[in-house]
Amino acid sequence: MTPEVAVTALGALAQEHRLAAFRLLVQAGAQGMAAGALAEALGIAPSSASFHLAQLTHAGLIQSRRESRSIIYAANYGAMNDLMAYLSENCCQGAPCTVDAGCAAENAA
Amino acid sequence: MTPEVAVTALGALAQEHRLAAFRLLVQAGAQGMAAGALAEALGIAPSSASFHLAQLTHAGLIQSRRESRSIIYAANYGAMNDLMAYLSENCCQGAPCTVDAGCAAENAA
DNA sequence: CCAATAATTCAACAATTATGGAAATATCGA
DNA sequence: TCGATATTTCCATAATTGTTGAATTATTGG
Repeated sequence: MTPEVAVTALGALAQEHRLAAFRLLVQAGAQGMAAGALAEALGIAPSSASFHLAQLTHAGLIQSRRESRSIIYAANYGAMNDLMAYLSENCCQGAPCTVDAGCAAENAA
Repeated sequence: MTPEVAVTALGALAQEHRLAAFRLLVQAGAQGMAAGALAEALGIAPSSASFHLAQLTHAGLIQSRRESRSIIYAANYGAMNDLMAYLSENCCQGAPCTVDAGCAAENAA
């Protein structure tokens, strides 16, 4: 992952509504959520939701599919995984930035 | 960590020069780097560097100390660790977002 | 105390981002 | 086909962010 891509992904998550949307989509799993349901859950206008979902999509963090009249969004776990790996490699160098406590213990051994 | 804090941290890293600065500081370790050295390494004006370093400081990702005429910045690994943990818990739920491949294998067992 | 060095703060401006209403597009059921 | 539903695109506007030069603050050595 290039720094440019990382910046785009970080920027996509660096906004109240987008972070909340992404969290909802992670919880929703592969089933995903419709744009309208997301807008309502976030308490924002449909056009605003569309704007934010486009940003997340552009960053590769989510995907969409049409299902009848709805457009269903779903989290792209792979992209998030890549971002986490990038941050771990480039921003935690030589530091105990292991996420899993159990792993940290194992790594220390 | 609250979503607000996470958004602030993500936003602090979501900018070309700030992400680069943070990476440099992670590499520099506890010794840190002077503001001027960072500005030169990033190729930006001292006032711009000051602006970005203030953002990173406000987000808690870096710390500063005065050393004679210089102000030395250093990465705050704990804050980064907290951010990684937040993302792992809230944005990777049920997905294989483990950062360490060795850990992932261990976790699967 | 004064000149030099290092950094920040301030001010002005450019650029980007966020917002919601209105119009346009796509799909469905009758 | 038509009306209803779901969403996006467009537009105007507000708010935030990023940039730099100039002025200000802090520190040191002589």
